[in-house]
Amino acid sequence: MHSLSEENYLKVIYRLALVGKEKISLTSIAEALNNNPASVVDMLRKLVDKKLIQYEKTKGVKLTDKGRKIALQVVRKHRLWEVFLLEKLGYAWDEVHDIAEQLEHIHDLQLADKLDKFLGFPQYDPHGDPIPKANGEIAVMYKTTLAEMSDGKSCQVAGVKDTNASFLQYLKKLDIGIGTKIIVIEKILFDNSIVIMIGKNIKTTVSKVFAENLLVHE
Amino acid sequence: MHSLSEENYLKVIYRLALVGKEKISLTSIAEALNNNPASVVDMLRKLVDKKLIQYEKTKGVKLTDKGRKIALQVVRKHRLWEVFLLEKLGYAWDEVHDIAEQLEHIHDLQLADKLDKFLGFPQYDPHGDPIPKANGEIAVMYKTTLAEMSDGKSCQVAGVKDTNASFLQYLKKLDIGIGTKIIVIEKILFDNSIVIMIGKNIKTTVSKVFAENLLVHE
DNA sequence: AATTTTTATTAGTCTTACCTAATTTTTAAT
DNA sequence: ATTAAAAATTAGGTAAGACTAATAAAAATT
Repeated sequence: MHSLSEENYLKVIYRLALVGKEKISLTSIAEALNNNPASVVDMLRKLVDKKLIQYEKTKGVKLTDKGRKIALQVVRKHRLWEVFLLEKLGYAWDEVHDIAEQLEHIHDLQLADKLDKFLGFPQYDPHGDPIPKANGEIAVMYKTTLAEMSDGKSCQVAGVKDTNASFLQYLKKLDIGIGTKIIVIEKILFDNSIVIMIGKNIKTTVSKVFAENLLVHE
Repeated sequence: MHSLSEENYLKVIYRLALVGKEKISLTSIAEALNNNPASVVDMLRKLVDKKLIQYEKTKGVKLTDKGRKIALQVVRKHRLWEVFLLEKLGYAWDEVHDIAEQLEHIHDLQLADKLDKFLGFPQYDPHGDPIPKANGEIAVMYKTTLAEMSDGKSCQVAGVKDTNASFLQYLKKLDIGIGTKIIVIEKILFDNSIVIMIGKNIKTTVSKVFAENLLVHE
């Protein structure tokens, strides 16, 4: 079994590996975790001993297969719990993350799979990030913003970028949630606002700012 | 905020206070937690400092109002999560406890209430124990075993005493779960077996041993 | 009342996961 | 190639929460 701290390190290393092309430095991990670099040295050594990462000063940090597997399971649980909190318990988009940070460390062999099934095998979490499957597969993310969609295209809401309360309230009012289908009807050149069809019969116009903060996938 | 350890101490003290009429000794806490008495001394001192318990060597340990409140919230979360795991995720009766031991320590102000609502405000957990309400009220438990019910009486399944797999499987087969209504039709004097009506139309006979392990309330 | 047994406490360690401050190593810039 | 800056490491420390072994205090037994 792995401690909460170990899991958090693996998760951060996984995330950093996704984002940047460059090597993952000890310092970047320290920053991401808000920890002192000296603390990170200790933990990296421990993770190397446990064969969860590879680490060479000049080459940076890399997850081993074993380490990646654990990281992915933690990420999987995090995102599944986020869906649960949002869809089943009625939390707001911006509230789910902190609770999921705790829930992701609950240990039980069957938990993730049972939760996944209960939620209907969701593909994306409320922030539009793909949920790793039980076997560790994770969808490549073709997530863009509504603003980047071209005329006539149809897409599904995958999440939000901004979690500002007024934005979220506005979404609620428009009855837009995860999975909601949106068709881009027309882009207005003048101010970049977009005419969209929400679901099957609600036609409305949204601003550029709005469109830039709504994550979608085709 | 209180640490996981603190919460576990408060929970154990709460539980010990319910069961025994005698004073709660440091030793009994040590036993319940499988900790060394020396460790318990340290923690009790800490809890006294935080005004969560009262402690005098000769009088034993008592929760303060503040301490009881926290203990009850932990117990509430534990039992709600047990219901969730059983009813929503499909865990077996004997699997839910260990996972709930972890889940009960998830901190969020709204969590218990939202979970409670989602589950339809259940009264009892899968072990037949009453679930404390948001305000800390907890039902007095009139939980008995089916064996103690008299002829003609109607009751509801509150939980199980034994969590033996074959017993649980048998329950499943009979379609008996939490809240299932059972009417005691007749008690057979010869071997103390009981003829019951499960739900509205399934009439069957169960053994004395069976009846002694099924917790019910009227 | 004296003694034994049980209960509680102290003193000193250990592990985990952090920290600061000082130093070394590596990389980048002149 | 030197030097300055950034990154990594070492050494030593802290807090939480557990431990063992030894001792003191209370309760129970004879």
